[in-house]
Amino acid sequence: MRGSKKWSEMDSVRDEIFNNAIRLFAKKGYFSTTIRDVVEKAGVTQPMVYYYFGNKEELFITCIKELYSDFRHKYDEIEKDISFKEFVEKYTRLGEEIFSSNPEKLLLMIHFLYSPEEYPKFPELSEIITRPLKIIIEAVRRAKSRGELAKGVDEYTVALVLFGSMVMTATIIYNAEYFDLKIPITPDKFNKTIKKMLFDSILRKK
Amino acid sequence: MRGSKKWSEMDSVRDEIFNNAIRLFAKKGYFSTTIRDVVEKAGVTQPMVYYYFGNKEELFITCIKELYSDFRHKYDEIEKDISFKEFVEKYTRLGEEIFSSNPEKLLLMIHFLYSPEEYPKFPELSEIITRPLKIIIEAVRRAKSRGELAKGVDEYTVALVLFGSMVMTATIIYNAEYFDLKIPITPDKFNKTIKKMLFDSILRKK
Amino acid sequence: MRGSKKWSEMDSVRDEIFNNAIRLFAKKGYFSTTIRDVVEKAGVTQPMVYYYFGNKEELFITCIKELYSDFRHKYDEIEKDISFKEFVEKYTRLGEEIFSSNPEKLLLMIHFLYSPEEYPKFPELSEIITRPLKIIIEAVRRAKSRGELAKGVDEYTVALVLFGSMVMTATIIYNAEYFDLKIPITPDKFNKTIKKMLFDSILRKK
Amino acid sequence: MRGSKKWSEMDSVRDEIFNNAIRLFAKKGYFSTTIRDVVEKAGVTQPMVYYYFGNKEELFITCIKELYSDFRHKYDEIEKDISFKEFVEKYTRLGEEIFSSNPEKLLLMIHFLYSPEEYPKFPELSEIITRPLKIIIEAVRRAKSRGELAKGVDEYTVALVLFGSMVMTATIIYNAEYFDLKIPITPDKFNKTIKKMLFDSILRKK
DNA sequence: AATGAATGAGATTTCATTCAT
DNA sequence: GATGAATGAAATCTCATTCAT
Repeated sequence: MRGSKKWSEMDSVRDEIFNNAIRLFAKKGYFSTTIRDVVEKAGVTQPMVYYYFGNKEELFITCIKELYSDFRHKYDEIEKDISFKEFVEKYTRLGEEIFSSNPEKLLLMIHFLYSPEEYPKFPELSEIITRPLKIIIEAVRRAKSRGELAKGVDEYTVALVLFGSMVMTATIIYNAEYFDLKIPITPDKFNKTIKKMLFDSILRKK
Repeated sequence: MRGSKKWSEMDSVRDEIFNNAIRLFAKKGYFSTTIRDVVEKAGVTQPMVYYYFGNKEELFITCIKELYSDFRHKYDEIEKDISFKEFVEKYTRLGEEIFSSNPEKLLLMIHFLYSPEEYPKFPELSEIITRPLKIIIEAVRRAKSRGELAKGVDEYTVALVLFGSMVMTATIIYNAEYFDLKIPITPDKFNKTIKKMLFDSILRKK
Repeated sequence: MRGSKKWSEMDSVRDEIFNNAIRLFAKKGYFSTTIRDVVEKAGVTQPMVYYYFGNKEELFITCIKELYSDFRHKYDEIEKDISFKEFVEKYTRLGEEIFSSNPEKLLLMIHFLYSPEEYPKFPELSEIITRPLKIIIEAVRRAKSRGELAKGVDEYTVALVLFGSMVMTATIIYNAEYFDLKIPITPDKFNKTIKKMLFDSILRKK
Repeated sequence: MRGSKKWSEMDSVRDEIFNNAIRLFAKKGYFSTTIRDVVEKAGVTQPMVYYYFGNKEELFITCIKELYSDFRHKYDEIEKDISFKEFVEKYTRLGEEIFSSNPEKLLLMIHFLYSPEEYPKFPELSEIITRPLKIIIEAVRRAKSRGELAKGVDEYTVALVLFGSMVMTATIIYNAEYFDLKIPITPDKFNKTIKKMLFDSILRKK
């Protein structure tokens, strides 16, 4: 066995590159992250990036794609036949889970969403970015057809409110120390309030 | 006439640089925007950037600061003694105005907010970035103290919901074609719905 | 005035790059000539190549094109209404002139001709390479129609014989020391003999 | 059958490397041919090149030497006591044979001859490259001493004419499509004419 | 005999920045 | 104010080569 780490501690070279790339891309963006940054953090040599990923652009795309398929899988597991209340419950809990276990993963997706032109283009981009929004939109639609919602509720706005406020909250928490912010918010607290706000405003009063 | 420019043409070099820099920083981020990009779009020569702005970092900082003072001025004009309903009314209308007249200005601030580490740091940064949020937080606080809000409403979450959903909506609209999105949302429509949602959920029922 | 050279000795940076590039491309080929080779010989810095020529490929293409237009001009000056004898006279003298004044120029064209796939492709390639051959072919044709040639003479073969043997001779002389060759041939001697051979074999006996 | 290859498959790895190396060196030159190019075409792995040939330079040298011994053998079979007419007959037919059966072999030698500095140097180089020329020179000399030639014929020029025009013709035919040339020449046609030209011009009239 | 993984050195290219005029 | 020319430093990427198995 090479090196001094135990097997269980030893990430493969590819994984080491992959994970550090995500972290750096999430923090500094695609362009200001250099291959040298990545390999230094990963403790590997430069050509390894090219060996495993082809080039910088493909490294980035691979990161996004793998994260995406991971996310997608989790979001797709939310059942379709649950009530809107339950949906929001699960949706927000899922976001909270992903964020606390690995904020970088979430932040990279967000970063990408907010500055698409900074990044390499690839065909599946649109699908990846709009997926979480579409999931909410569909859930609102189903709720509507089941008569759960108040009249005149626009599914797109609801989606933007839920998604946008989650994303903003994650960002603010993630960058809290950077901004020297003293906003006493936690994912947990946020989730409680957003749920209350949503339910109060859009569910049909019985 | 020789040797003398009209007023409207004066400082055109500086302005060209400034405006195109904002546009490019907003679209591609700080790092992937090169001085060459800027001067090409602006139709001036490279040393002019250094003559007027010192260097790339200062160019960026100057852009942010000037935008900020512009924004600040407008947001500061919102009166303190109005009802929360009126505040939201004015706040959202202001956002809509800025976005439609010059989306890049707004987008640059947003972009910066989401990836602070990608950009140069400077002392006033934190203040600038968190200002719009703080304005909402204070408005909620005042509303609370005036007894306008339902019990248990958390001012931070409300701020994040309002701000986050505005930001997300602006981003989605701005990047609509890029994402090939068919979400039929307009700032106007969004504003109507977010206001209704907010008021239904957080204002005290009389 | 910068540096210590007198004006008349001072080649511009662009010329310095250009001339040394030709020399090196001619000697070592496109691929094994590095930009560093060029700039070291030229006594300039690397970015200057990109400033004046864009990139390595364009540097090469520019070299070929400029040489070509130079050659073309000279070859086009050969009159059309002269006898075949005179044509060969002028054609060979021209080759001799170019070769002795600047063998690299000729050799680069030859090098290119012999290994087209090693080089960047560009549209005018075909025209450039085949031009000198076509000039001979046309001259043979004109001679034929004027009844100067013996029956059954194939213009393509004549062109290949004249052109091929000139090219080979130039190459052998240019690489003489490299190959440690003791072939006592000079352009002058070669020209005399090739002319005699051609005239003896293809001109119509009176 | 397991573990045992048929004879025809034995050494296939070495052969694959060897043959594809020749093809690529002939087409793209030494420098722009990469080991990866070779192993990809050959369908083997990189270390195999080092196992069988040591390194790139030795791979190239081995290619040249093996080709050379092949050529040498064939050219050495041309008898010394035949007439010059017969010599040219056999010499040109041999060139035609080699070219049609495996043009790359011929082209690699030619390519090398034209740009020696692009290739690795090795002791036997000079001998190898100048061999075919020397064979003609000697033949002309023998013809002279047998009184077959007209007066004043220079053996070097004759060698250069025969060799140079053969080489040029082979090159033009090989690269015809690349150059988009419409020169209707074939090895066969060329051989007929070059022989006629040579004999008409340098053989002693009886 | 064969391979996947790894590497040091070096190639091309770009970028922010400055100098001389 | 303005410019063409120039530069040092660094980024991306490739290549021949080797190691461990």
